[in-house]
Amino acid sequence: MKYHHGNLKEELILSACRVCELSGHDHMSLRSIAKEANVSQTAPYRHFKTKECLLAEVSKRGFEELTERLRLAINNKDGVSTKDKFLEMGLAYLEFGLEKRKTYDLMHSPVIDKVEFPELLDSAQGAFEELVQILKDLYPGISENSLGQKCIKFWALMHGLVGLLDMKIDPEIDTNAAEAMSVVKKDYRSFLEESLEL
Amino acid sequence: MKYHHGNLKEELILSACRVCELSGHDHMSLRSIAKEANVSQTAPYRHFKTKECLLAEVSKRGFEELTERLRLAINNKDGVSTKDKFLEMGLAYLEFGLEKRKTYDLMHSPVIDKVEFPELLDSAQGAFEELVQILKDLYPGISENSLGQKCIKFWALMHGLVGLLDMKIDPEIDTNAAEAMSVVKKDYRSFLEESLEL
DNA sequence: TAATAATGTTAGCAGCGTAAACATAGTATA
DNA sequence: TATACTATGTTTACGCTGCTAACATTATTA
Repeated sequence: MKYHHGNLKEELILSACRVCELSGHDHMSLRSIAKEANVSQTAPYRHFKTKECLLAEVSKRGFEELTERLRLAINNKDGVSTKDKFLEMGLAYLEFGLEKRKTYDLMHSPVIDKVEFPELLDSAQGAFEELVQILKDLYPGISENSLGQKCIKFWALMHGLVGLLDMKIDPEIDTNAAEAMSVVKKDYRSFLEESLEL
Repeated sequence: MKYHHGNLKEELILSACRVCELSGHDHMSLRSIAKEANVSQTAPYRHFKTKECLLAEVSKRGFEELTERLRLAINNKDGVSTKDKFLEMGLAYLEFGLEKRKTYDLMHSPVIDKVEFPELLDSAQGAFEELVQILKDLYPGISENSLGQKCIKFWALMHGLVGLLDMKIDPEIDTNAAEAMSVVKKDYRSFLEESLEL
């Protein structure tokens, strides 16, 4: 076994991403991740000042994947209307949030103080810019004010939906909520279409 | 100092609520709470099987306060239109989420597995019922399907907004997001009115 | 080739959640 | 009223955690 690993930083990040999505960021210890990489417990400290720094990296990768997914939903879609592309973007957001639920949680968790991680803010902004762009296409000549309102409305609705859709509601306990949920789940698309007033 | 405290359980809960809102649930240790109550580190275990149980209690109180606030926003408001009462309820939700940000975070955090705490689900349902009721008043004779959709839309939008409004966005870094935010912050009410299609 | 920087290890600290064994106080029953 | 029982407290201890300091090895550069 060689003393120097060669690619430890990247391996730690990937391992952290895996553990995060598997068990959630609150069940993730630096020590166990180090062990997984066959490296001493304190080796990660050569690459990350604190645990929070590693978590920030995981979060950043999350935002990067989200941005990528949003982009994929609208790029190279000749012949598809702007409205439909926008809807696809909404679906892509929901899919990411539900498929990578625990990572999504970390990305929106207060355990990482985003102000301390500018690159994290950058990648979060990347996702937001995708939204701004498609909305500009959808409403050419829209005022900055209206654009802002539409952005927030979309983003808030998507973010709220991820939280709600993932809730395991017991129909025995809460009939109203459970029914409401199943209505939405049955057809995200028409729900989005109506809610976003398209 | 007497051996038996007399009201330890309640005091621990109140102390936990305080610490949670002050420092966030991830900076909250059973030991420090016990110390604050002038009691040994393991005394809480006579009243809570695990730390999660105490957190669940804090979360429950949060939902109870939220329900109370939603109720207060619409009760005893003779002469106020149903639409306006609904708007007031939206504002009350936002205010709670922003004023009790860290408690709100705990209430929606995955650290508490709600399935394991039925009373917690009950109190969360209580808040939801307030919404269902006012929407029924606002749209008499509405179908269950439409009611469900409107509930989800409102709830998701509010929940998403709390998250977004609390973000500290640096205008230097993200002009678009910062502008969008300030538009909404300037007048929640008109934003809600438009977004909820009232 | 020698100095220096980068990246690994070992040992150890204080704080954490939690369990076990024990102590004391309040309550119910004989 | 004496005694058993239960509720609620304390002490001690275990293994895990994030993190620091001191040291070892390898890679880089002057």
